[in-house]
Amino acid sequence: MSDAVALPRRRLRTWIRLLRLTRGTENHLREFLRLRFDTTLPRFDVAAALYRKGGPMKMSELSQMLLVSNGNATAVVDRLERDGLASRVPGDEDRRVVLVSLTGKGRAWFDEVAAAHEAEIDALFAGLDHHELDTIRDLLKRLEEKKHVEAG
Amino acid sequence: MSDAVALPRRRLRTWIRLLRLTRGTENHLREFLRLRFDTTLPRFDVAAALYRKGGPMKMSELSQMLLVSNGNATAVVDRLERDGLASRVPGDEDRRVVLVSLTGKGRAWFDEVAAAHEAEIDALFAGLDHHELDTIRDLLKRLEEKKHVEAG
DNA sequence: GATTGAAACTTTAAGCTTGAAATAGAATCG
DNA sequence: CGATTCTATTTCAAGCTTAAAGTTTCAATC
Repeated sequence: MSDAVALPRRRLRTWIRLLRLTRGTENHLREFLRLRFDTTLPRFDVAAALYRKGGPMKMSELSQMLLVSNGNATAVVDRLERDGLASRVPGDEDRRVVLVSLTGKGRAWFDEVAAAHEAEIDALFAGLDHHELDTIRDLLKRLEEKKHVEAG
Repeated sequence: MSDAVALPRRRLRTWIRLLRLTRGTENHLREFLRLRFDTTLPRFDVAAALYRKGGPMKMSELSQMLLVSNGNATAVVDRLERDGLASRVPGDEDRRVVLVSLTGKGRAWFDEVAAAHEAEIDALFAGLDHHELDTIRDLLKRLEEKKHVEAG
């Protein structure tokens, strides 16, 4: 009597709305990065991962972190390298490994773009206060745990 | 005293986690559609929009619904048409318009794929019950409203 | 009823992304 | 040790995606 719509259908609808929010936000950020900094979202994402890491990072680590294919990581790093923002060094112990880092120029560039990026996100998500952020964090954690259970 | 991390930074972190959840789910669904049905996510998304519409749909309406560029809609519909799943008809009143529909084959195909797709989503989001779905819906609504305020 | 401007769609070039094949180095094991 | 197998990365072909330019049609104004 109580539930007008069954759970599976509600989960599907929620996924679709989540996807729309994410796409809309990505579209906004893509245009923002293009107009203000003449760059792209994938390059920013790779730079962010390298910056956060703080030092040399394996290509495989990078693609796992960003949830993209290894071939994709290669292509984006190629472009960052061409622009002088990142550099590759062969691994010391294991010579199959390639270690990527941001160059000095890359770090300076990211400092500037990231500040503007964070301000933009802050404006886009201004509707969420501390309490609501807590709520989302808990929901996301639950989903992650669920996945681990399934995988394990 | 109370807030260890400032709001802007927390909003950024939340966005990053949301993005990871979405990417992970999309990756899962992409592989699912490829292995089980030998198809792709964009084709499924376009078919879903056409199916939901129930009748002929303008190309522009389609791209706005999916939040993709008009050129992108053209390309994906091209492929669906080539596979006999969708068909184009020039608009009657306004002949600039192109109206897209699913073919009979397209509808039958979508019926099959969509059922499996919904079951997959249901499993992925099994961690969310009715109450949590309510919570997410409220949060998403708040973000939508915020955007409208900004735009207006 | 011609011109001008706007709208709907397609085309194009460049970049993004994937999955699979290719390359090269490391590790196992017989 | 040598063959096989595994791992890290790149390369490749195909498809996806965008922004911008091009086409065709409509609307409005003169």
